[in-house]
Amino acid sequence: MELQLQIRMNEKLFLRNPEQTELGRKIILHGIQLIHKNGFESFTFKKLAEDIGTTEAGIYRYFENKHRLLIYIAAWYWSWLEYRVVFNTVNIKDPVVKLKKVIQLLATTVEDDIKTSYVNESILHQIVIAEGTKAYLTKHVTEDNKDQLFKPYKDLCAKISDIILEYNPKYKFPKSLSSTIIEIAHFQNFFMNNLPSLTDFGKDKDELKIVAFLEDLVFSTLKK
Amino acid sequence: MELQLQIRMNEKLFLRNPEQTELGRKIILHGIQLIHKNGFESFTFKKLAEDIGTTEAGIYRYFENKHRLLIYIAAWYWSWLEYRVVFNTVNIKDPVVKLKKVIQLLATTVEDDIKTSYVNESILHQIVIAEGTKAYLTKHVTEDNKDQLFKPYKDLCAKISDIILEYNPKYKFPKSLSSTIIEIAHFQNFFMNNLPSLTDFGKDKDELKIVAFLEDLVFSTLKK
DNA sequence: TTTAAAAAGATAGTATTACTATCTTTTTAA
DNA sequence: TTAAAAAGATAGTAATACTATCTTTTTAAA
Repeated sequence: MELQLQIRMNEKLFLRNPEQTELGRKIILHGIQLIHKNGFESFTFKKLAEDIGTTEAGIYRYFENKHRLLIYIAAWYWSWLEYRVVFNTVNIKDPVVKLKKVIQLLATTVEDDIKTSYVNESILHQIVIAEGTKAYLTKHVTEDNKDQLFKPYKDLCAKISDIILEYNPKYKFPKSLSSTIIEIAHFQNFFMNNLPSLTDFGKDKDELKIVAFLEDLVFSTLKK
Repeated sequence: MELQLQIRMNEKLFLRNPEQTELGRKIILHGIQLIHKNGFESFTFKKLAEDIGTTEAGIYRYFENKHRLLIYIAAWYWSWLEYRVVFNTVNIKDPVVKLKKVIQLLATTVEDDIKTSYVNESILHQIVIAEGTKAYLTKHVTEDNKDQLFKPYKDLCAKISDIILEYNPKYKFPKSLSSTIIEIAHFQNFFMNNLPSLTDFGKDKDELKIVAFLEDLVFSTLKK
C-alpha cells in the first residue's frame, strides 16, 4: 500500500496552485532549498528562476511575491504538523502521552517518514525555525489573517490547546501555553545552534534536552 | 537632581557613533518612528533621510545598512531593559519579588519614567516586539554574534537566569527559561494584539493577563 | 584667532530588486 | 482537432541598496 499525503491549501495563498503543475512543484521544492541555503532576506524570484531554469515572470504567475511564498511554505508546514499530531495521538487516551508526543513532534527533527513528492520536510523544519515568524511579523498581518493565511497555525494551536484542557480542564491559559510551546520549541532550537548561551543545551546540542525542558515546563504548569 | 541615562554601545554596532552628533541622534529617533510606522521591511534609508531632511549618504556614514540600525536599536533596548531590571531589583532580597518585577518589566508597556533625550521608549518597546527577532534570525547571526552585537540580550538573559537560580538553585534550565520568558513576553503581546486566537487574552487585551500567565508558568516550573 | 580636520550636504552613478506587460510557443484536456 | 491554459522569451520601469566624490559648514585644538 502506498499512500500519498495531499494537503489542501487555502486558495488565497497563491495566484495559481503550485501543486497542480510541474513548474509549481519545482517552485516549492527549489524555493525551500534556496531559502534554506541563503536565508529569506537574500532570496529572490530571479535567483529561484535561474535555479529552476525558468523566468522570473513564470514564478510571479504562481505567487504575488516572495513573502506570499514564505507564508505558503509555513502554512504547508503547520498543516503537515497538525496532520502528524492527529495521526500520532489518535487512539491514545492518556493526555499526558498525547502532550509528550506533541512536544516531541514540535521539538525534534523530522525523520522523513511520510513521503511527499515535492517537499523536503527536514529542510522545511529548519526553514520554519529560522524564518517562520517572519510570515506574520509584518505590518499587514491583520489583512493576511483576514484572508485566513495563518489558519493552519491557528488550527494546530487550537488542537494542542484542546489536549491541554483534556489534561487539566481548569487551566486558565490553554491557548497561550499552546502557542508558547510551539514558538519555544523552535526558538530554543535556533538558540541552541546559533546563540547557545541563551540556552542550557549549548554543549551537546541535543534536541532531546529541549524536549525535557518543554516537558518539565508544561507538566509543572498543568499539574493539578 | 536631574540625571541622564547614558548607555554605552558596542563600537561594532555603527560606523560613526550616533549618540555624539545631532544627525546621529536624529537617525535613531526618526528611525525608530519610521520603523514603527511602516514596519522594518518597507523601511529604507532614503525615506529616513527625507524624514530627517538629510541625504541617504549621510545615514550610510553612521550605519552600514538598515539591518545594522535594527540591531543597534534592539541592543539599546536590551541594555536599557537590563538597566531597569538592575535598578528595580537592587536591595530586594526575595527572589520571588525580583522575578515578578522582571516579568512585569518585560511584559508591560513602559511608562516614560527615565527620560533619554533621543529615544522614545514606548514606541521602542513596540518595535522590539514586532521586529526584534529579525535582528538575529539571519544567515549571518554567527558572525554578528562574534562581533558581540547581541551581548546586551545575552547579558539580560544571564541576569534573569541568575535570579532564577537564586530562587531554585537546583533548576536544570535557567538560561532556557530566561530566554523563554523574554521571548514569550513579546510574542504573547504581539499575538494578543494581532492574532488573538493564539492567546487567552484576546477579549480584553490586557497586558496584566500576560503577566499572570508568565508568573503562573515560571513559579509552577520553579516550585521546589 | 587661525586653521585643520571632522562632519554634513549636494550630486551623481550603478547593480540589483521587485515587479508588469506582451507576445510566442508548447502542453493539455475536451 | 482544436482551443485554452501554461510556460517561455523578452523588454521595460520604479525603487532599493548601495558607493564615490566634491563642496561647504561646524568644531575643537594650537
